Amino acid sequence: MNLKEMVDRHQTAMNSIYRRVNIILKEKIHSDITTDQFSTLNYIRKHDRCTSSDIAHEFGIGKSAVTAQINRLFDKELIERKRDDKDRRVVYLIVTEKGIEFVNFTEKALHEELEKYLKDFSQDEISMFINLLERLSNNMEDK
Amino acid sequence: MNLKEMVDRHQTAMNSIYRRVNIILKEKIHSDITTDQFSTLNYIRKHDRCTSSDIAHEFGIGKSAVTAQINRLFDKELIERKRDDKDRRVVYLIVTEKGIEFVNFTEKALHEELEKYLKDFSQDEISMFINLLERLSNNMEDK
DNA sequence: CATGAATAGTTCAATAAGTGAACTATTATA
DNA sequence: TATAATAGTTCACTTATTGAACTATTCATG
Repeated sequence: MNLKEMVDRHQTAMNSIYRRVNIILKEKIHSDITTDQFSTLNYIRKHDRCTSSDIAHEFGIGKSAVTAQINRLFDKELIERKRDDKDRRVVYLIVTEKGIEFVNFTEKALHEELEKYLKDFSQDEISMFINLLERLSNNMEDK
Repeated sequence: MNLKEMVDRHQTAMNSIYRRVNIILKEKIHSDITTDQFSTLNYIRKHDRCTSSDIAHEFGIGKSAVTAQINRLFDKELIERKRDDKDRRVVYLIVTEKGIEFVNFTEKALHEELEKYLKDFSQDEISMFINLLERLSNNMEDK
C-alpha cells in the first residue's frame, strides 16, 4: 500500500466519520443546536473564561466568524459575556447553568450513540486508535 | 480510560484533524475550490457517471444541496451533465478533462502536505490506523 | 392502457457558517 | 502624547444546507 492510496483512504474514511457524527447529532439527538455550535460551546466549557480570539485560533477561523457563533449561543442563553475589568478590550466567555446542563445531556446522548459503533473494538484497539489520532492531530497543530 | 473520556478525546482529535485539512486545502493549496466541492468532485471522479442522488446518499445531505454544489462545479467547467437516454429523469455526472487535471494536481499537493505529518509513523502504524478508521467508518455506515 | 404513485432532479426562501475590510474602543510603546 | 497594536464587532458577500413545492418522467395496478 503506497502513501497516495493511504492518504486517500484516510481522507475518505475521515470525511465519512465526520459527516456521520454530524448526522447523529442532528437526527438522533435533535438538539436545537448545530454541530459547530456544540463544538464551540464544548470548547468554552472546557476553557472557561476564554476569549473569542482563543476560539478563532483554536478552530482556525476569523474573529468575525466567532462573533457570529457567540451571538447564536448567547441568544440561546447558553453562554454569557463578561468584560475584563483591567483590560476593557477583552471579553471573557462563560457557559451558563443552562449551557452546562445542555452540554452534559448532549454529550451523554452522543456517547451512548457512538458506543454502538465501538462494540467490536477491543480495549487495546481503541487505545491504539485514539493514540494514533492524537499523534496525528498534534503533528498537524499550528506550530 | 473510560468510554466517555475516549469518545471525548476521539471527537476532539477528529475535529481538529478535519479542520486542519480544510486549512491546508485553503492556505497551502489556494485552489479556487472549497473542501466540500473537492470532496464532491473527487467522488464523481471515482464513480464516473454517478447521479445527484448517489451523492446525496453518500454524503448524507439533501438533493437540493447537491444541485447547488453541482451547479458551482459546472460553472467552473469541472464537470458535465448527461441525461440518460432510456430514463430521461436521470442525469449522469462526468468529470471533464479540466476537472481530472484539477483533481490530480490538488490531490498531489495534498498528499505532499499530509506526508509531512505522517513522517514519524511506522508503516505498521499507518496500516493499523487506516484499518481502524475504515472499520469505524463502515460500522457507522447507513445500514 | 389510463391514471395515480413513485422517482430524479430543480427552484426557492430561509438559516448557518465563513471571509475580509472597515470600524470602535482600549491599551501599549517609544 | 501621538502612534502602534490588540480585541472585538459590523457589514456585505459567498458557500452550504434544509425542506417544501414544483416539473418531468417512469412504474404499477385495477
